[in-house]
Amino acid sequence: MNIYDIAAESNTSISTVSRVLNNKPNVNPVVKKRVEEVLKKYNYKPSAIARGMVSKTMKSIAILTVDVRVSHYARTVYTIEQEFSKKGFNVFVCNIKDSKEECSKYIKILSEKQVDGVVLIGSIFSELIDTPENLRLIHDIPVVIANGTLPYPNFHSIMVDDRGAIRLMVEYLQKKNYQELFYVYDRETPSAEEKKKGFIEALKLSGVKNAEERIFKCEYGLEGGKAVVEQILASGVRPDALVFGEDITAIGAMKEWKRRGYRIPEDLAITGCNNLIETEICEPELTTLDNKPELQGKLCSDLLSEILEGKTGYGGVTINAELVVKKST
Amino acid sequence: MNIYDIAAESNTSISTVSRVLNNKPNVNPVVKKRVEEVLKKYNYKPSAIARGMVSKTMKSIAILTVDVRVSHYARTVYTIEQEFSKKGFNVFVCNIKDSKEECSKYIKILSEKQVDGVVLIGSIFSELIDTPENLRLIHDIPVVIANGTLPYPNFHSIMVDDRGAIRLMVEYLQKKNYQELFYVYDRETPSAEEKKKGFIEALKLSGVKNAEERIFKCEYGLEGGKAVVEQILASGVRPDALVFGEDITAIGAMKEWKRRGYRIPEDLAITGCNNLIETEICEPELTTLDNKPELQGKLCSDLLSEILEGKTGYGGVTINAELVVKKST
DNA sequence: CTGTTAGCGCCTTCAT
DNA sequence: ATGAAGGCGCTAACAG
Repeated sequence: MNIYDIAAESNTSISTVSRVLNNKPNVNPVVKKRVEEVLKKYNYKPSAIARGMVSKTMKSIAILTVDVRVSHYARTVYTIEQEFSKKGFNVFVCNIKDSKEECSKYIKILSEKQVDGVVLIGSIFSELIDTPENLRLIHDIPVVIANGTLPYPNFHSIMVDDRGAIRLMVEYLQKKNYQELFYVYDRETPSAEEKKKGFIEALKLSGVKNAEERIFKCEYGLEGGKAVVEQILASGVRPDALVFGEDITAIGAMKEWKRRGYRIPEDLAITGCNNLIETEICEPELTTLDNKPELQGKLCSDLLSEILEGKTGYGGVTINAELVVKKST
Repeated sequence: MNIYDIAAESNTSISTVSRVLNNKPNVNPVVKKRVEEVLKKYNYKPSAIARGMVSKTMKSIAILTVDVRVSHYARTVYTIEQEFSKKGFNVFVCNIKDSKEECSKYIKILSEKQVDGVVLIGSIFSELIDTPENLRLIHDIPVVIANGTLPYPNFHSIMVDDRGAIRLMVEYLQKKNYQELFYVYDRETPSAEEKKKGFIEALKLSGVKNAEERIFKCEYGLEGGKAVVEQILASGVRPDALVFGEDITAIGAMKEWKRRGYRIPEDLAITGCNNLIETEICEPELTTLDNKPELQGKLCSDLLSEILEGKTGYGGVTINAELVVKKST
């Protein structure tokens, strides 16, 4: 059932049908009504593909994320999807998993599908997507990166001040009189790198000399956090506060310290980052940083929307994380 | 840059260009090479929309879920997306949030975009989607429901035996000699209803008479779980085991019981459902049921794929949850 | 092996 | 207010 069939059945032309379909003016009310009845009778539904052929858009965008199962990515994805849904867009969600090949595969197919825009969630994408081939394929599609930057005309960013966030945390701990601060990171993303820098900066600012040495690396996750405890103890240092780059890893470590008889925060303070629900479940509840994934999503949506609407002069926004003090410090 | 431009530039016809584009036989290697060079030179990229116009498919599917931020939905979504990505499909993710209007809005636009298939994640969808209008719009699109059924020819199901899951839990608790079992539910979805039935059935089977009265209702979430404790105590009953329909709610309740001085599991056993990571973080770790969201996703993908490939005779599969005993029982 | 032609379903001038 | 005709970019059938 296409527009021709409807036109025939209504004794009119496809132009007129098209007009009533799109609520355009200059159509006789009587004819309009007749057409609408036929439309209903045959349960006509316009083909978005055919429309897309003419309009050059399917009203869809794509979100590329590392893994939507990660809570804060899911929260950002959710917000963006809801925002664009309001505007009549649908959202492709793509899980890239750190792989450059996957990323290129998706970019190719999405560019052929002519998505109206792309949102990259996760600082890692500033590395994953930066190949000549990818850039050529999407040079005419606006891209918004959440927490990353790339110097191409169609790329725009919403930044999160990860460095400042950790600095905030360090300053808070120092104010509470913790002296022996150490940092534990797991991932190697640009964002994680920024956090590490923030830690070092903050220590240096307060006169600590060997800041770069006060850093441990472990695997991501509960198990990674548990494992790093042994590593810390073996190294001989005696921290009174551990700053983690991720909540989950911090929680893993906390469990292990407790298992070994340490009291948190009396013997050792621990802090995380992301303000996951898990930080309210562990005991003691984890002091953490809220980097506002929903706000990230909202700002990414707004930015991309403005670009799509042809607006100009949107400036870079930076999100500042918020310190959330709970019971582990 | 379209296929005509490429043909002109390569001194051949669009048919030949189309042939090399699609790796079809019967094209002179010399010509093929020439065309490929032009393709590369102009960085040609075929229009999936135009192709879709002919083939009637954009190679995309849609997942409708209540809220992708909910961990087990995210896990199912992830699996489906990865499976379909392998086959060259892209996946629209739609957050419906319990709203019939939202659901209809999405169904309309997705049907116009001619998605190849739809996956409904969450038992609530057997209610949300069941309107004449929706059914008319997608009567020609295969639908797979995760954990729900609907008696329409294009609807297919992957079921989870929620009832059996809770029965399993009750039997386990009884075997451990818990006597005073009570059930706490929060949601009112068909799935939650099944769980409740499972609880009642199991109790009746073991000779408990007033099974239907051993049930409490609360709000979803940590706070809901905390709040129900007061309610239980006020009611005068004295449970020695509480079976919850959701992990998060169980964890909230556990925190509150502990706050009031109860020891878990010595004074009271508590169990959840979903095997979230949170069940490993709370203390004591929560005994729960694993209803295998990834497996759900895989089976939904397989089923939908088979339908799309025109296979027939796929039978209904049912997933049995697995008891995961931890420390709270 | 190659090229011509006719759609796919819709929107959009441009006449009338 | 209405209709005819062209075009969006591609595939497929058919003829050479």
